[in-house]
Amino acid sequence: MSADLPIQEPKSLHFIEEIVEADRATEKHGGRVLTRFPPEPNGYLHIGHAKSICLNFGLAKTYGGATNLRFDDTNPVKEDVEYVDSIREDVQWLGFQWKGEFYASDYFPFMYDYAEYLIQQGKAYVCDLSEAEIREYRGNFHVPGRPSPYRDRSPAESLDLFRRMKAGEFPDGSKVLRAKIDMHAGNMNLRDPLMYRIRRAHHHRTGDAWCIYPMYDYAHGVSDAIETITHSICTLEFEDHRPLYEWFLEQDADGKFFQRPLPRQIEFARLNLTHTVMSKRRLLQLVQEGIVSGWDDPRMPTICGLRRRGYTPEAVRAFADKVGVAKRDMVADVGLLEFCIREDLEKRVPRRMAVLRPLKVVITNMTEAEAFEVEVPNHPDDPTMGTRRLPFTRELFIDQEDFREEAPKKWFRLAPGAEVRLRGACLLTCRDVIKDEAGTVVELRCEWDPASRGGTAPDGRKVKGTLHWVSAPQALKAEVRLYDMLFTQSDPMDVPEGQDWKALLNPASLEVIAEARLEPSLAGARPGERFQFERTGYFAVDADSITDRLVFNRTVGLKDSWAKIEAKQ
RNA sequence: UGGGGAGUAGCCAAGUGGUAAGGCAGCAGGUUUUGAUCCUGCGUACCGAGGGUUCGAAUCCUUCCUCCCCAACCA
Repeated sequence: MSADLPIQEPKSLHFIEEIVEADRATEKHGGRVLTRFPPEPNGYLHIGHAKSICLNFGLAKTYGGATNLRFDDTNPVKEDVEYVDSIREDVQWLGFQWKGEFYASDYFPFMYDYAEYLIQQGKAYVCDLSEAEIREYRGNFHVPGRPSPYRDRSPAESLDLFRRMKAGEFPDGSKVLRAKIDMHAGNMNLRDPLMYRIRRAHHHRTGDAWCIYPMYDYAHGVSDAIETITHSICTLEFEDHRPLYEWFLEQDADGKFFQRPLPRQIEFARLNLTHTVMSKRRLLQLVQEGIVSGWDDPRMPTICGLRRRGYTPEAVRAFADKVGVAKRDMVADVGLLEFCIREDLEKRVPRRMAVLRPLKVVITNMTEAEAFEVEVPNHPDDPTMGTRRLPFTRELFIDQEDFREEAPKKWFRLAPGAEVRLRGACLLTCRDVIKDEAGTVVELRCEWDPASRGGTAPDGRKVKGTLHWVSAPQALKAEVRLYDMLFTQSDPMDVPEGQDWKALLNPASLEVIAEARLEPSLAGARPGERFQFERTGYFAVDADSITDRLVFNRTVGLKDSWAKIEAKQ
């Protein structure tokens, strides 16, 4: 054993892993692990879902199990096929492959049969109370519920009514099927919860075959049990639904319907992220009011938004891993997400030079005939990524941010009389500043040191600043979209009294640069390709790109310690 | 005057009676043809508060406080 092997600390298990390991140790489920990801097809997946996806699929992967994708489509008025494709695509993009693809609606016949069984056992009854009456009878936190007058209807009568509900004999909302549990329960979920409602709505899969639809609490556990899910993982708000989850399954006393042992529901804290919103309602509002360009706007915390922004699935998975799994309400810092994408892109993405806000530089002591090519590495620490050749001519562009007429303290960049290095090319000194009538700097007259080709001076003189640049004649023009946080405030829901949450939107969440200048090697970059623009950030080619007109999205900027230094001065 | 959860550094999060892991952020240095990366070092966390048990408690008991979820024919 070599002594310099890194000592791997065993990664501590989170509480769900501990449960799974304990179950495997006792051979519950024969050591089997089968999880499920159960989205309702009524919206796009976001980073919070990504955490759940990574948890469910990750658990299956580490314990040699599998995960089912199950669309929870029990409410036809809210769900649509439009979403199932996007959900599939997002899960796959994250790098996961499900075992079975199911729909809760696949189980409608089974659920119906089990419901009849529960009626026959005296565990469920048809209730004729109106919606308002049901609410009234249910009581509240301080007042116990009262039994529905239909609670003691005979099983035979309920059965007949339930069959006629299914047959479409009754109007929507006129009757429901209820579980007979406990109208005095402190847990409101147990006060004879609804199992079925009448709803004449076209279902995206079953069409008009049904006019009664099961409720979540009934359908979910039954679906899990049918699929012989071992661990049914959901978020904290379902904690007090767990007794109901268990109740429905345990009523199968003879074991005629479900395989044992039954699945176990486990709850964990959902992901929240600073500087963004995650609720479906809020996200929808951003889209509908045109605050963002769509569900895949790169500012959105949706999976498709992150993808378009240039995030990698590896980075999203690393993030999900780093935020952990626990039961405490949590808000992850968006900075951690940014750390994860930088960490991934830093090692895998080639470097390029791009000037976002061009400032023309003319090298006065160079003729056009003296133009040459430089060879620069595609990655400073990874020679296997190769090199590329760039033209260097007497007319260049550098970034406006890299020149100051009055250099502040510790300024390593260009200023009158100052010398900098042009990355991979040469050393350059600023001699003159040309301004327009308004006094804005429009051009720099500089001199290069012909002996410094490649970027090092033969006399060994030190030059601290290195700038990125592009040769003007060959430069490509491109649109660059600079994205930033959607909200200025860490918690956008913490709105001051009487103010609209939208007042907290970051007005600078998108800045479009219409004419950035890129090095010519970027010609032909394909949508989805990612690069680091040196000293600027990581960028991905957007699908809006057309021939001769590339569009780049800034995924995330590089860390900028100069900005910090200057802020402190 | 109900039920269910949770409280460990700015944000996450280990820890399961033996004297507080780790990551992000931050700070200070070093390396560097990206002020990037990389490397090094840095945190009296009085473990929500008070009592108690114990030789010893973040971990056990107890009282209290705070925060979150629940009264859709939503999921």
